[in-house]
Amino acid sequence: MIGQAFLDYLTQLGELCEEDRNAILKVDGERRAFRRHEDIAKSGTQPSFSVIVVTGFLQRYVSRRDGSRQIHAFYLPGDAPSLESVHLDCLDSSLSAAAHSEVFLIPIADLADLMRNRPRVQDLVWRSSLVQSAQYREWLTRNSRLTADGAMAHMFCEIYKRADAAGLVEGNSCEMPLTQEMVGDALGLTGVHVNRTLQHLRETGYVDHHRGRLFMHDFDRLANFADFDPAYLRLGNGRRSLN
Amino acid sequence: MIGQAFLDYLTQLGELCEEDRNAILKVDGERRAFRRHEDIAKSGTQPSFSVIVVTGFLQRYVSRRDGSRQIHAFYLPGDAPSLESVHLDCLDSSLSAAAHSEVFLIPIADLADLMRNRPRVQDLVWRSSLVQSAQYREWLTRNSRLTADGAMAHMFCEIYKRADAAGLVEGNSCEMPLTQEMVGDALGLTGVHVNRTLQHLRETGYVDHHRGRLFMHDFDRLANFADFDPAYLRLGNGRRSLN
DNA sequence: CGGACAGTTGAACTAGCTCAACCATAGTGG
DNA sequence: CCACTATGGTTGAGCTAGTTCAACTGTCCG
Repeated sequence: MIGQAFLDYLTQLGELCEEDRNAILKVDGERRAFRRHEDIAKSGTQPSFSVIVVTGFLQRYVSRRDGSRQIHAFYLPGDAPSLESVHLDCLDSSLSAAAHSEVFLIPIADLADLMRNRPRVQDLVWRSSLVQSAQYREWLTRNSRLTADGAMAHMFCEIYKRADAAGLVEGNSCEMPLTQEMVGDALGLTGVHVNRTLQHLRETGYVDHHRGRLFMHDFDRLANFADFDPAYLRLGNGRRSLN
Repeated sequence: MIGQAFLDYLTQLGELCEEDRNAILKVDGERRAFRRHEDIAKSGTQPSFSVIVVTGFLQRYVSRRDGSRQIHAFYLPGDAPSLESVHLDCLDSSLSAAAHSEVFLIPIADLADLMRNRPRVQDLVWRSSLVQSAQYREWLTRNSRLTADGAMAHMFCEIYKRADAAGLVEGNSCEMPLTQEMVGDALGLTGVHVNRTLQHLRETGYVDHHRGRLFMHDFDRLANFADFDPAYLRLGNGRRSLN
């Protein structure tokens, strides 16, 4: 169950041989539910497990002294947000449930063993953290260069594309259980301004978001409006073939 | 020469055994100079070498369709900006010389061999890309949440701290050969506004920047003003001890 | 001496913020 | 079943940080 989820995640990053797959399938851990706003791993602590999202929606964020928050990333079912903690002594951001979520927890030590014994697995885990890096860069340009409606459209495009790749789109909509406040925390905007900007996007007819769902009516036009190019998500599995 | 530079870089990320060190010292490559604004690796291409900065100042950036630029990172002498390209088929950002710079170029294939034969080296290279990731996150919050003077102060603190750790500070100043326009490209601000903001910071007496140098008159107060905490730079070599 | 480039200044403009109120919905306890 | 409360969405009005555009200055370099 847990091994399968991990295998699915790694498979979309690159090929694996029979032995690798078998070793991955043996990975086990705990299944746990987290309530909305509950922390899964706290900033400043050293996590003892790695995470795979089963259902729900996670977020990585920091809280600033003045009370403001910055969300750095969202994680959908199937994502493995904290594989890289194998290598760091403590987190500088927190991982929490943006909505009620179920996750698999894999002991870090097991993961470290697996990566030591199966170098190919380590390669793919590394690659996943490079993809995450590219997403941070994209968020940096998005929040720094785009105007509110552009940035919001860009974020909608990203979430929709990722949900689609994970098979989570039904019809033309997907889960996006975020409040307008949380959208603001990701985009660097005020809740109030998110509200007005969303109304503006609604008027175009390209997208909508209500009751925790994202409705995509015209992806192409929205993507064009937001200058969104999905290449950075590396969903097409574009990687370097070395060996 | 080149091997030594690479060894120095890796050593600040973690310990290495005798054999690792010897293998690293054997690494060789080419020394090359790049003029201001010259690209070292272009977005969209697959690089065939990795880079170590010898002198000068590099930047990673993207150019947007509307002509605006976003700088994602700066690299000082001693830094190794593009080790991670071993794992990606093409770059989604460009690396260029912000000022006249000299760099070592190491063939990617050699680097891949080294990492395959010496897993500990791979660990440290991976760790370096995780530190880079943390810097992207910090830039994201900085550009999204701080006001212009705070963001600029934060950036000055980062550059000064890193220069200091690399032994590049003389007296109370270090090289920072950027135009105000380029500072704006990093912070998401207009050149004009950078100018006015810099004047404001000058008035506090904490910092100054002119003729390509950064003068730090009161780091503590500036850091406090910018809410700057150097932990994310991991200069103190804080890492997870697994093995 | 002239040209290019970086820094500086001013004035008008606008995107996004702040604050404060109000509305809609869903869950809770009586 | 309904009042009560909490939470999230919506609206308005005034404000401010940062932009835009255009001019001007200083400095370096050929």
